Amino acid sequence: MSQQAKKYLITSALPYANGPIHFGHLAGAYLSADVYNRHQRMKGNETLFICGSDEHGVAIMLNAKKAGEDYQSYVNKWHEEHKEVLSRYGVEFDFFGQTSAQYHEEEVVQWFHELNEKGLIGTKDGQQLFCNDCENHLPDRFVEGGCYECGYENARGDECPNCGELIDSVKLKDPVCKICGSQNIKEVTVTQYYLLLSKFHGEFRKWFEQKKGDWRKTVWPYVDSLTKESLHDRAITRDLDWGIDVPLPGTEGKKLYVWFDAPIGYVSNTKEALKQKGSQEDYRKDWWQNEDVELVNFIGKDNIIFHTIIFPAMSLASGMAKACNDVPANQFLNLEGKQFSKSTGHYVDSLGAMDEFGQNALRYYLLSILPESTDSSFSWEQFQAKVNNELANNIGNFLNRCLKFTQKNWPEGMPASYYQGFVGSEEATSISEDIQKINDYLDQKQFKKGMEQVMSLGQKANNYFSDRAPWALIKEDKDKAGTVLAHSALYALCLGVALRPFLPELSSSILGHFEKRVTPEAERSIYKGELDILDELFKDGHKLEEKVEALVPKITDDQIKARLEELSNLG
RNA sequence: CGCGGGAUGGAGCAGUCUGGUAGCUCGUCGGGCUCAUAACCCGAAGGUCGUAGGUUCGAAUCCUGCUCCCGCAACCA
Repeated sequence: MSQQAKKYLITSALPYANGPIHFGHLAGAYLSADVYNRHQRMKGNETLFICGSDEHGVAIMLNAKKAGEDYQSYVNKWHEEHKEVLSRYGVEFDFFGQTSAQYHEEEVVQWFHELNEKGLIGTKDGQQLFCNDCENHLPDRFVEGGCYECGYENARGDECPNCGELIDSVKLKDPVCKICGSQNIKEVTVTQYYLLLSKFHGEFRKWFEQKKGDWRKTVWPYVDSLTKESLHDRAITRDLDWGIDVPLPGTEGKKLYVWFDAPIGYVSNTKEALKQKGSQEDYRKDWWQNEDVELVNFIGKDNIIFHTIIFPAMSLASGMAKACNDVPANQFLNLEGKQFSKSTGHYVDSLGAMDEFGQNALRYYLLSILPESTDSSFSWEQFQAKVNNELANNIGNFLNRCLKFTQKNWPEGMPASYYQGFVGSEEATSISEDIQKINDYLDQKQFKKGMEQVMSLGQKANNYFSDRAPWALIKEDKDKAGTVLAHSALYALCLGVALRPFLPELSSSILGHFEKRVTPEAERSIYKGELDILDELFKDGHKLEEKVEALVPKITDDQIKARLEELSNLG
């Protein structure tokens, strides 16, 4: 009990309510956050794990229209699906909210006023294209036209794919509206509100420079190079009819830009989470403004700017929240070497995969290929190999061989004496050291290494069993063989506890064999590597449950073949 | 010359900050065992670290040029 319980506020990137969550998203921002959250809880720390749907923005408006649905039903539909996918992958949020909710708007409006009062919001005029036919203001990405540099005909509004020129969309030749295809487009002068980050540069750097060496190398140098000289003011309003109204008089038709309101969703969802729990805590004073809280935002590499520059600056400048402690951004996960793409069919339905393979297999493989420092790739063949050889053969089979051997030879249960002598043994010491290593890796947010360390625990368990050869020993000395089996069972128990944050289902299955014996308190001790408690737990021996089933079913060649064919047919 | 990250045995990755003859998992090959989900244990083969130079007694690790991939690039999210 050397360490005092600490508070952790953990967030995962808000999934955009405009499409399915695939393996890339899961590996990018959700699974590692979930492991981290479970880890901190096991250590006895207090955590809040917050997420929710991000439901504003032009892309959602367009797709809702395309689907013939009103905006709210459209985002609600995706919200429900995201909730289901994440829950079935075992990502256990304290709260999963929506940015279209009233409680969110109230929070965002407060932030806007606060920033405005501090002089960090101002207006600027700019030129923008407007489509007379569909009556939309056209952001750069929603216009195409001729490149004024190279003459290429299908230049995008932000960049010419032919010559690479960064395009100023109002200068495009013969612009076409990408929303309705019309060429009836005019240029209009629009006034937008800006977040005057340039005023905040000094303060920002003072905060940011402390993070050097602490943040991942894919994050800090990038942000450093972007913010060394200055911060850019950002437009935070748009002329749209979906979003949060700009809370100032004379701004009819203007909404807050989705990226202004989205990160505040972490805060508003915390507020709602505490309210629904009936907590006495104040979401600001006890969490978001509490410097003793460790705030960690899990995201993918495409979101770095918003989480490391804009939102921290908004938080610090307004005083509404503390800035993040860490942003462990992951790289991208591809599928068989190519990016996931729903439209081309190079894609795997997350729920369908879960139906077929289950949480243990999918979480295990996805965690073992987390793109922590470089892009990585989901491969069906490797999925099969890793799950069968590492999960099923190494861990699953270890449990199986212990259980079956025990049941066959000690159907009445094992006496307490068999369990003694484990605490303090060479094996127990080694397990304890491994558990410490796993803890260290997780504290450092090195999830892949943590997972590998757990696996090596499984291999050591098999080594222990093979070296003692209880199947031979039992012919000469049944008590000695029994001791080996009892100690193997304790090995399994420790393994089950160590797996807890990674594979909660498998962990529960393993610990289920020791039901009632392993209290939550006992589990927490073991999780810290304090194994002395095992003597107490087994002081009156133990009898196994009747039924022993394979914990981890194998994945067949046919299943993999079908999956690969599905990809090559569509892709 | 926009910015950042990546390129390591058949596959997937670690090692690069703090330079000293390359490590892990899977796969492959050989042997052992038989309690177990044809599982488990032991051993072996296989790479000179994208490419061209430079610094150094010595570089995957530091520096420079180049190639390819990914992300970002200030009104997509």
